[in-house]
Amino acid sequence: MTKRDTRQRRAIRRVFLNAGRPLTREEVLEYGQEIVPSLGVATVYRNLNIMKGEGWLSEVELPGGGIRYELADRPHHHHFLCRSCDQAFDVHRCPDEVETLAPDGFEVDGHELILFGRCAACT
Amino acid sequence: MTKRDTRQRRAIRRVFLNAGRPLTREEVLEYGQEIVPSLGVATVYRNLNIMKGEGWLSEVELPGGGIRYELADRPHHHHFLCRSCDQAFDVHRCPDEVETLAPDGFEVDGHELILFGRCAACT
DNA sequence: GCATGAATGATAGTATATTCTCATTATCAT
DNA sequence: ATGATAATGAGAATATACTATCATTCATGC
Repeated sequence: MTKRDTRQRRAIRRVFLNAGRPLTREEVLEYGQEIVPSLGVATVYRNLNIMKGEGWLSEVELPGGGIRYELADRPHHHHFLCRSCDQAFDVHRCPDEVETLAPDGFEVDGHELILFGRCAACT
Repeated sequence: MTKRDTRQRRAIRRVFLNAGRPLTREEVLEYGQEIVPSLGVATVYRNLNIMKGEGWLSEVELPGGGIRYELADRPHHHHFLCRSCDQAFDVHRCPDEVETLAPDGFEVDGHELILFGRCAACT
């Protein structure tokens, strides 16, 4: 036997599909427990690592805290970090000439843009 | 008596003035020990916190590791992170329309742009 | 429905980063 | 130069994040 489709695993997957934004491990635990109240930290850690290994989730590192996770299949996008509720959101528009901004002699192969402010709910 | 101008403190200040780029605590310790070999971690931690409190240094958080510190008086700029040597560099050019990219209802009051790639020395 | 063993969850254990302690050193006002 | 004491540095102590353990639960194939 290999991988089982447990209630906990389904709950964690559901949490990401519903959220549509990057989540901290704490948020995954909190929202997951709304579906499966007994959900424990170890299970969250285990499954986030498994899902990252499978390529279903990817890590996002934003200022002000630990790693967040998001669905890996999303097209190129950036993030908005709310200073009030500390939630991260996707920003789908992207300034395209950014990679020409580096000093001479620097080879750019990627970029990350983070906007800060107040989200729609906190305004 | 208040604040003393110690050899260690001068060394740490010198390190930042010479570097001209954001430094991790580890880098501060390493470069500081080239000036004052006996420099210890506790002193680095203490003085980084003091200098941040004085507003002389500010924190920068880039992906892939801990907090870095840089001189606080620098004008608006962004950062380049070398994937090879993991050093951070300043990028002084900035795409100016970025803050208009947020979704409707989101109030943007700041932004951070990080470029990834290989620095001039690692190319 | 039942047996198998993958997965869970409570908690112990581990790793690592940061701070604290305190004897010693060195700055600075005099 | 000297004394008062701020600052240092080695290592202990602490905090925190993450992983390992293991008895129990439950998803799956038959």
